Amino acid sequence: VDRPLPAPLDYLPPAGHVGAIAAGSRVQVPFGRQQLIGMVVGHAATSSLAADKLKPITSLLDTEPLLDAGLIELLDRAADYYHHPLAELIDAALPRRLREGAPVEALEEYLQLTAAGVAAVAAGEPRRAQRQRAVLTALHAAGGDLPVTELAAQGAGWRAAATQLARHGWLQSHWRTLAPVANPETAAGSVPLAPPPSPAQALAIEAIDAAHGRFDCFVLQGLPGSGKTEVYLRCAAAALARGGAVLVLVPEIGLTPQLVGRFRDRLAVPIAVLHSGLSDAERLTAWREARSGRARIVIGTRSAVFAPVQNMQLLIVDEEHDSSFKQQEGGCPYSARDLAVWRAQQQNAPVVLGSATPSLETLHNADLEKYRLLQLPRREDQAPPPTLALIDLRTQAMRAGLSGAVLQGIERHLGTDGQVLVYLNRRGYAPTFLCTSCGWIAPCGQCDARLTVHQNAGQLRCHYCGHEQALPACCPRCGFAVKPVGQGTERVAETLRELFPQHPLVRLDRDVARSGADVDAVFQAVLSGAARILVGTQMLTKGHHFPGVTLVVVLNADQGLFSTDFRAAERLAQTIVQVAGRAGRAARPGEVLIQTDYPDHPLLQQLLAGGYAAFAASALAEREAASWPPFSKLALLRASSRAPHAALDFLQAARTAAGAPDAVRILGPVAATMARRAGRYHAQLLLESTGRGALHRLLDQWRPLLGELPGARNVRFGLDVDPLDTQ
DNA sequence: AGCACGCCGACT
DNA sequence: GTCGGCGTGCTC
Repeated sequence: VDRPLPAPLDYLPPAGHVGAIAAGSRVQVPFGRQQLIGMVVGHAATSSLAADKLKPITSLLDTEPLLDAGLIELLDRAADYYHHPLAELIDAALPRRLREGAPVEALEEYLQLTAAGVAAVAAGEPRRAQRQRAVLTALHAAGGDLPVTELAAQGAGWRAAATQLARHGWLQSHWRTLAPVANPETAAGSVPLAPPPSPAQALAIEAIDAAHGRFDCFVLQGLPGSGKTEVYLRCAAAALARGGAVLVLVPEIGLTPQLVGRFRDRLAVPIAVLHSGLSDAERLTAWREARSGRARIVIGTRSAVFAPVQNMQLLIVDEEHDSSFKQQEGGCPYSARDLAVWRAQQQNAPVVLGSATPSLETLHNADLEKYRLLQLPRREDQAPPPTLALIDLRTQAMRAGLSGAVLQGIERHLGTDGQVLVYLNRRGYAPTFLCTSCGWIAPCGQCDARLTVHQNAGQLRCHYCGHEQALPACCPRCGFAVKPVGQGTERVAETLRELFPQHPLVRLDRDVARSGADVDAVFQAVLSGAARILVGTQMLTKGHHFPGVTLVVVLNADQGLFSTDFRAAERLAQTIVQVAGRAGRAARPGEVLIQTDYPDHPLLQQLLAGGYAAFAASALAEREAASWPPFSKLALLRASSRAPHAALDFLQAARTAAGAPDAVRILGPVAATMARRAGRYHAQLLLESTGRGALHRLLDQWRPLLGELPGARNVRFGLDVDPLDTQ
């Protein structure tokens, strides 16, 4: 049942039921004094509960299971690995409507000719009503039975005609599932108007395709513009041609609308799209299309890894390094990328992990030859790699966060018909609002954060809890003048508009681009050349390649250089390579300027000298020396509380309960980096082990104790296995 | 998560 | 003597 219980409950079969109910079927069960919808996840010959405590299932909702045995097994394995209740994973796997009891297959209204109706047609009835006669004739021609969706072709008014006919007793309406598509193979695998693959693409396609029918994991590494999508499309076409279906996972649909577009344009099969922006009804429809086998390609975000794709023969994880495959608001924090590999294993299908900047975990697996690395160099007809240069901020005159060298570069590129992309990982106008007299800095009342100035909106906003307030005209403490300090995208855009008024500028961040359509409009403005300058946050680093962009500016590389988070360097390197990769075409390679106070920093030097590969090699060596993932396994117990110390106290008790385990180090508890967020105090306890086995043995016996600890009721806590963020 | 039970303080 | 606050425990 969908309740936060540690384990599934035992029920007896429904009264009078013969045989076992298939796992994956929904049932209605008594639960306390309520009736809930639950799911059968397995069968037991015995129960730890006394026989008189067992209640029978009230009723069975499905004649066929919703989730096949493979998916149940995947969910079970994930629940085990992440130490979360199975119910939470089923929750993630099923559209809400299904959890609430909606039928597995959509019911369609059919109109059916009655015997009297057949006689009426034979007698030439109705003589005068044209509309009624048309409906009756259409029904008769179709053998007396048609879904109303097809009657709608009779034009407006068919419903009124049908109502009249039903009143005569000539037809009746009934609801049932739509007849399956007669020939789902039609047009599968067509690849029209495709450029011939490059030799590297051809090798990759051949390798992936040769793995059909068995599990193999490929890492497809190639910069933006190297043609990863072309490899996906051709491998997908081959899988379709064999009658199979393809599951494609993407970080965020909103940021990659053109990927869906390319699949639609190139592969003439129904495609279902699953992402967080869908309504409950749309999500249910997409899920049904996958399950019925009607959709041959399913493209979706994180939870689509559980989509009930029929006869899946290929999995693709695009931008596999992206953290949105892991982050999780509520429920179980699972890695959709890692589960995709499990799912491929189970399906005996190849899986492709694509990225210009693969995660160190994935590269390590390639080093171990668990995964096979396929590299796509840039195609010869496309841009050579951009040249990277560091701008030493210590020697530069600055104007609103832009150095003289950068401004000159922008001017030079705009003057020669180039486009300029400016990346800054900070939205809003300025990150700080400061009193020029007493030094007061606008704080968030609910968080340990400063409020960000949003000049256009005339507001101060907290980027952690969402608090908003009007921009004060003077210091609330001393009454003196206040001013914004520092730069956000809004201010950088304003400055560049002032400096280059003749060159149209567009901005891309969460404040200006709320929907996928907004993002697309910005991309189109840049691609069409209407916009000459693009200023934005990491939304820029995802999605499109901009051949017209000749200069990329990274305004502040430094916050990733000295972070306490061991993954900060990896993220920074990925961001720089991804944003740099947006630029350039064959005739005019891109130039990348990175502003920094630390031009001698080894990370930046490595990136400059040897690119991402050099960075990754040395970062992996560092991780090994420090025994961080992928050379060790982590689990993080997070807790938060209203009272300042309750979370820390709880974690201390949790640490004590763990004792002194073998081969697992326990670090903490410590307050989180931004301890107070939205009025709650956050803290965490880190578990680290060189072996997966030792860590999971500890978690197995430790996790069930947590709920019983003193104070457990006053804190919210959650276990994160393989955390991305240890801050 | 719900929803009960149960034990204390504020009213008729 | 009763209403209702939320702390605690249970749901097969």
